[in-house]
Amino acid sequence: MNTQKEITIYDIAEALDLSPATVSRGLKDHPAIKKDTRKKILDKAKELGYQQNLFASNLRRSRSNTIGVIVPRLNSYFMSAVISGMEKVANAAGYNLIISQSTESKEKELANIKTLYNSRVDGLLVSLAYDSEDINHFDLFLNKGIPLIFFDRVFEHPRCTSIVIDNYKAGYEITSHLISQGCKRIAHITGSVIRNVYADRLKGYRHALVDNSIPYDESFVFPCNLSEQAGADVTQRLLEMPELPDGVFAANDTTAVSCIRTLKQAGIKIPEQIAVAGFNNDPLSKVIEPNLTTMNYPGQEMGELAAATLIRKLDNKEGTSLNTIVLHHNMIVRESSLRKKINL
Amino acid sequence: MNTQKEITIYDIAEALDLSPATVSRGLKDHPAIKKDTRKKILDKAKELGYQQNLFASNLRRSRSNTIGVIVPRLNSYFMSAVISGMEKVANAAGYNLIISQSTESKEKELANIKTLYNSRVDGLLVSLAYDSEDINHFDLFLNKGIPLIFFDRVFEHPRCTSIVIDNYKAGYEITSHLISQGCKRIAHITGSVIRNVYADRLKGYRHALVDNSIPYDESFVFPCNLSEQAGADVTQRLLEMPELPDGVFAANDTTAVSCIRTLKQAGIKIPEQIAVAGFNNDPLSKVIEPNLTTMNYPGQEMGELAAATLIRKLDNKEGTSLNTIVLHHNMIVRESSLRKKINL
DNA sequence: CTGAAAGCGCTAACAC
DNA sequence: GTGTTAGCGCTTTCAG
Repeated sequence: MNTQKEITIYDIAEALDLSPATVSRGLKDHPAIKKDTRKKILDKAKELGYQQNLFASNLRRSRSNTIGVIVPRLNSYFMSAVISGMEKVANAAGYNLIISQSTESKEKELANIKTLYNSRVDGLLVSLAYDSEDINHFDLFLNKGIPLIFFDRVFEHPRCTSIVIDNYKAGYEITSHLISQGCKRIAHITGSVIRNVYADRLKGYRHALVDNSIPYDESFVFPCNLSEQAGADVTQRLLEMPELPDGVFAANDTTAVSCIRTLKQAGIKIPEQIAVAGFNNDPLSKVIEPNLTTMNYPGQEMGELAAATLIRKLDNKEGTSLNTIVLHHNMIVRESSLRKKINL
Repeated sequence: MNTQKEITIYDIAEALDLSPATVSRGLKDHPAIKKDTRKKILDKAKELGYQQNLFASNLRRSRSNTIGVIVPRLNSYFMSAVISGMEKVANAAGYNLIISQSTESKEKELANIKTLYNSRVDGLLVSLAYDSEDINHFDLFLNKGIPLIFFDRVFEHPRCTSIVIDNYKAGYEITSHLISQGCKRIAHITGSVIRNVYADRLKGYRHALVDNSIPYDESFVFPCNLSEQAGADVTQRLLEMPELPDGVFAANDTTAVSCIRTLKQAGIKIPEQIAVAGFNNDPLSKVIEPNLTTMNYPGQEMGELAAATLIRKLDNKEGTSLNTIVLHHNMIVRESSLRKKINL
């Protein structure tokens, strides 16, 4: 099948009676090439249907123009927005993206790291798996000084930039909001507190309680895997509590929505009996009834920024200066938590 | 930064007093290598921290072990499920995925094609952009005999395999269902009828009407870009019709959900006044009230199958035999279309 | 079963 | 401004 012969810079050189070196330079806007020569080269290249062989180029330059991405899971709205943002920026800058999923497991994460290392990616964009307590498995990259940028689920490391929102503040705000709506017994559905995102939201929740003279009670905190099913299960446990909570702050919208549905089935009035707030501003949040109060969280932007930051590093446009970039967030108050009816 | 020296097969060869050729063979289970020698090679490789240089290998073999993926948009639930499936299969088979988005534009699609061609992907997995009426822009690949597989939004071509569901049948079924619920004036919200998926669903809709002695009326068909906004806009036009329709079949869940919300705001009872059905089984469909009748459509499976089919072709495990693979689909009837209350 | 050697296509000193 | 040349690291005939 592979019939048509590959055109190389040698073919162009020969056709134009030039050296391959000149052709190579002409093809990439090298300053020391006559305008006129370059035009000839470009024209001939197009005429012959020349396509650069990136392997040869990469081999020679030991650089791949490829960025590796490792995410826990691909199939969430948030993550696809992130990837979409990355792709946009990377593509515009002439980089390719190689994407892999850790499926929330540290082992798979390590396997992904190895594959991406073999692919000689120029840099790595990572959101950590559920159970990665440290980042020793990234040593392969760190030891070689290959830039590593964490986003969302990050890990503090002197050599890595992190891109996050202020999860502490966001957790604090959303809990304070529930309190302002009269909630006093607020349950918190969370993920693995190994992960910064959940640990910080939990801390925000806790401090908001304390600052409002509500004692923090660990039995109101429900760690789970944040799936739809887990949301339903946790809610079932809430319903079995001797005294019902009057508010729920869930660390993502999936569980918040699942919680609302379960509560409704049990005949609980929302927000009157239990006010509910989520996190992520997933499209689901506008569809569930009552509409879900949630934290808006710019996925696309986070992806764009992560890619742009990495590319800037790769192009050496900056040193190892910045270490943490914090994106803005904003609470979206909707009916699920609004007891004191103001205007919507 | 890039300090640590790269270990190559030469280093291993030297350390073991072997030739690079033998090391190369040992590393990839070549049959003509003594078990014992291979073990020594593998051990030494591990000891030295050897990592294959894929560029050199790819350059030499003119093969990349990389699959290119072009999708209209990354940020939908369906598409991320597809990608997730592809990644799983590709990764297991030792392939990488390079993913790019056409953002529904033929021009960007062409740019993606060129990039992926330069990256020397071994094959291509494509779901076509909104406005690609032909696939001449894929000639680069077709002429070279590089396998090209379409999924979901496909184009009939003798050299390409397509992976689809039976959109005609699905459209027929869902329309018939609406009719069985007593609908007689059914509007259809659709996308660009250039695309097989929408054209086929439309044809199914049409034939279902005719087969039930309901005349097909073009003014009941509303092409749009299937966004949330478009769903609301179309619904507004429905509401302005001199006589309201009594059923809506939307070609995706996003518009169906948006339609329901708009109708509810206008005080229309669903399904009593207007029954609504969507397409995709998006997570939204279970959350909207009333729950949305929709067509289940296996994204993850489609992705897995597309990748598996391509890889089988690449490994030459089969000729150019199969041309179209049709995946099963199944209608999920929920309250949004259920007038004759049976059991749910 | 192993080795020698050529070359995949490109880039970047270094020359002129 | 342009040319010469030496590899980047690997695979694969061909020989033995």
